[in-house]
Amino acid sequence: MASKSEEALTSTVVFRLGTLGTLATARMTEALEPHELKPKHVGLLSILDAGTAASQLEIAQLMGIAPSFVVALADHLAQLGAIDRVRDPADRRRQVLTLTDRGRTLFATCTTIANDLDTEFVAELTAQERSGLRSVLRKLAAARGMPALE
Amino acid sequence: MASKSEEALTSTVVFRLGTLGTLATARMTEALEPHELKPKHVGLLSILDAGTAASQLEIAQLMGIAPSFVVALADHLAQLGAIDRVRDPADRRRQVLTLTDRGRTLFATCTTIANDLDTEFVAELTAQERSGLRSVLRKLAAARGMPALE
DNA sequence: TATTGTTATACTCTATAACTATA
DNA sequence: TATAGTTATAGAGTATAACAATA
Repeated sequence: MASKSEEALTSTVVFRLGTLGTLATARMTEALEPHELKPKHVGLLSILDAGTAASQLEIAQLMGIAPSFVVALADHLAQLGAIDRVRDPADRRRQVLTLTDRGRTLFATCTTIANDLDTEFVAELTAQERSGLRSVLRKLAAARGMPALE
Repeated sequence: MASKSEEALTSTVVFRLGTLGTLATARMTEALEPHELKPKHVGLLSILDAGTAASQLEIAQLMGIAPSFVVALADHLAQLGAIDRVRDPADRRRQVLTLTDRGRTLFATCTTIANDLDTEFVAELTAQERSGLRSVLRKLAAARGMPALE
């Protein structure tokens, strides 16, 4: 019989992604606070920036969250002046969300924040390990229908 | 001036770890449900298994959670018969938590569950990418004082 | 007086269900 | 009657604060 080697629990990818992900999100949450944003707002902004989805329902599906939660996220972003909500003329039930100039600026700020956090977060990795990690994470994200982007 | 290239927001490690981590935790949560465990219970079990900490306060610090939350997690694990709580004779304020046989069995089950999830989660990666990913994640975890273990 | 654990309480995040408007 | 979005409500997860026991 083939010896199927088992990883230690803490060495599994799902466990490590879980714990490191919690940490990463906590760091993001802190760093975003001055801008009155939470990580999920950034996720929504990134979808609008990528143009992957525009209606609230599509966004909910892409983000894996409830449509009612998208309402709350969009309410907040609209209040910050980061997005516009326009009824789709072809189907007036749909709200089409688009980034405003302010939203694009805010998104750029978030990008800088994330890059700054990254610098510290991956500090102990070699340049090779870093780019390898990014490419593997991109592959995993893409395999799960997450906007892979660049 | 040096041209500091910026990653797209969604390509940063902190962002990807956040989103993939949420997904990984959701999978773990589902898979653990039949065993009446949540991911945090597993985190606590893994610390006891590793012997990194035993008192509730040490555990709280290691896991980055509130001591009162450790109480709730330990209550549940004790109720399942997975751990023993013994007052430290040297300092009767401290509760020393130890795995029972039942706890070790349960932990082994969790290890299998995590490995099974991993198989699917990293399915689209090459063997090289997988081991590279595990080693890099271990490095990141170790740099943050998380029990790196094996 | 300081520390460990516990209890009581409250807050954040997010989902479900009921509802409105449009199709 | 079905669908997009909204509102009202509720639950899970977790922290803070007050407290008890021991040091």
